[in-house]
Amino acid sequence: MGNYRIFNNVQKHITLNDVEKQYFESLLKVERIAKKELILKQGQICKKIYFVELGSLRAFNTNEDGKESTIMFAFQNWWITDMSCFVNQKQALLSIEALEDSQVVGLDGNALEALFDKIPKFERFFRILFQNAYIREQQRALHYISLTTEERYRKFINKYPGIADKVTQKQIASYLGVTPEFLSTVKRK
Amino acid sequence: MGNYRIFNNVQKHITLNDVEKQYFESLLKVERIAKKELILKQGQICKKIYFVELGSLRAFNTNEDGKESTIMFAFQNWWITDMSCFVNQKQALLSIEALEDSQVVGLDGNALEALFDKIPKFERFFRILFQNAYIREQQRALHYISLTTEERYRKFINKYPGIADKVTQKQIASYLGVTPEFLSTVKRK
DNA sequence: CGTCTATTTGAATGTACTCAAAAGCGGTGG
DNA sequence: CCACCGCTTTTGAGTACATTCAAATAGACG
Repeated sequence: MGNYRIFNNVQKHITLNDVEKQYFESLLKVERIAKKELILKQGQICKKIYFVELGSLRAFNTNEDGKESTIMFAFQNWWITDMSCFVNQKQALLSIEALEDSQVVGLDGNALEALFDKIPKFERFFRILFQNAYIREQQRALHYISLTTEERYRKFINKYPGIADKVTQKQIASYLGVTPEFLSTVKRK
Repeated sequence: MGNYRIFNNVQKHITLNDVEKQYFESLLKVERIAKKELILKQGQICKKIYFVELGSLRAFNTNEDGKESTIMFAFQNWWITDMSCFVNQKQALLSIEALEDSQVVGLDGNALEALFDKIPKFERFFRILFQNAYIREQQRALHYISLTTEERYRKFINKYPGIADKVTQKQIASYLGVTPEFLSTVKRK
């Protein structure tokens, strides 16, 4: 049985016996992604949900003018996908790229359905996962509508210490919703 | 057995037999809320998650300067609470008020735990509920960072037709994250 | 070492806020 | 039923925040 980080992640909320672990593992597909490689392209159908075993990824939308908006970063032990696309099998609004050489494990829709069917505890796991994701996103919405750019920047750096080493200023700006030029002057204070 | 809308809502995603329905109903507490009354006050501990049987509510944060930021509206058949507070039993960041005379059914934390324990299917129900909530909030974040105020206003009106009759311009402005004055000039076009 | 991209800086412009005042609207009490 | 009150909405002038465009500098990478 492989020694995946995803096991520890899952077992933060539910307990699996060896048989269950084995079955779960049989559904996982490991994928290696080189830096700058896309694991999902905007416009495609998103087939999988990913868990980051190693490295870091970024999900972003590109509009008609080519402007990128970063929706989320995902580091080790994070889950990432274009959830809307994955759930509803619509065209992806997001692209997902590796910020460095990375390794993820992926679950496709059928695998996830089978998992829910065979080990209903996983409903609980994902219930808690989505519950937390919802809380985070709602918090984020509150920040957008109530804080200044400077305050948002501080909170962001604070919430993800060391992130400034992994991602560019430009990417942080595109997550905060401002231009890189303006973020630069904000940092100058 | 009462004829609550919440049954139909739950049965959109899972199926309940009569015994299960009865048990579920036994956990529900009906509450009537007068217009402008608060069902949760910022700073308190949030005890319940609510389903709107009748009427409409609004969840909002008030900052040190007294500025209100509307996090969500909830109409008939919507679920609402301060999820962060409900889950982590921390002080509420949000207040929840009735926009008109309303009727909700509430589930407290113990009831919900008991429900998950007795009828695990509810894990699935809430998994789907939170999954959709997460998708919506992430979409909303994308709108904040990539769209103009005018575009956000259009999408909002479009997504919730008739909402302009139920809530004030000021409340919509506080949801979009702009001042009522500015929203007024945007509408003038 | 040279190229490409990110970051900084600045000037000019546009977007959004503050403050103030007037007009509109709804609810309440006489 | 009307008159008044309080709050919302509109409008405008002045200011602050944020963008665009351009150019210079700094870093990353082959």
